[in-house]
Amino acid sequence: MNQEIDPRLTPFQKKVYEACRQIPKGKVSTYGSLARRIGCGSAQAVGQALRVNPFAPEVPCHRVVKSDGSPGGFFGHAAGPEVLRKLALLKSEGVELNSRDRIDPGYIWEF
DNA sequence: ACCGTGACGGCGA
DNA sequence: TTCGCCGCCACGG
Repeated sequence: MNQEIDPRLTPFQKKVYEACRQIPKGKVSTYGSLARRIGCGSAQAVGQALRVNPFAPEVPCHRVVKSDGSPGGFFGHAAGPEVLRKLALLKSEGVELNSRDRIDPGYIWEF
């Protein structure tokens, strides 16, 4: 949790992790929403920060999904077994996928 | 300083 | 609805 002692963390990453931390259990947010929250014009850039999140699942980056409801990646992987673990984590928190492997909009938490 | 890359997003076809 | 293209921007080589 002591992010300030790690000089490898950029100020941008700290902002992302800080905002991400506020997403409550049982809810999710999106890369784009998170980006706007911290005043960044690129959801992709947020993804890049979460991609190397050293504080998972303390910083709940598994609660950040794509705007179309598809899961997004996890632990550096855009697809594959890592993503399955992301889904398992979400499920354990009460977030389920619909019949088309999308997360229902109702789970999205607004800052 | 330049350039390719990527856990994204929106829009048109 | 799905697919491709392009714009986005932080980072590392």
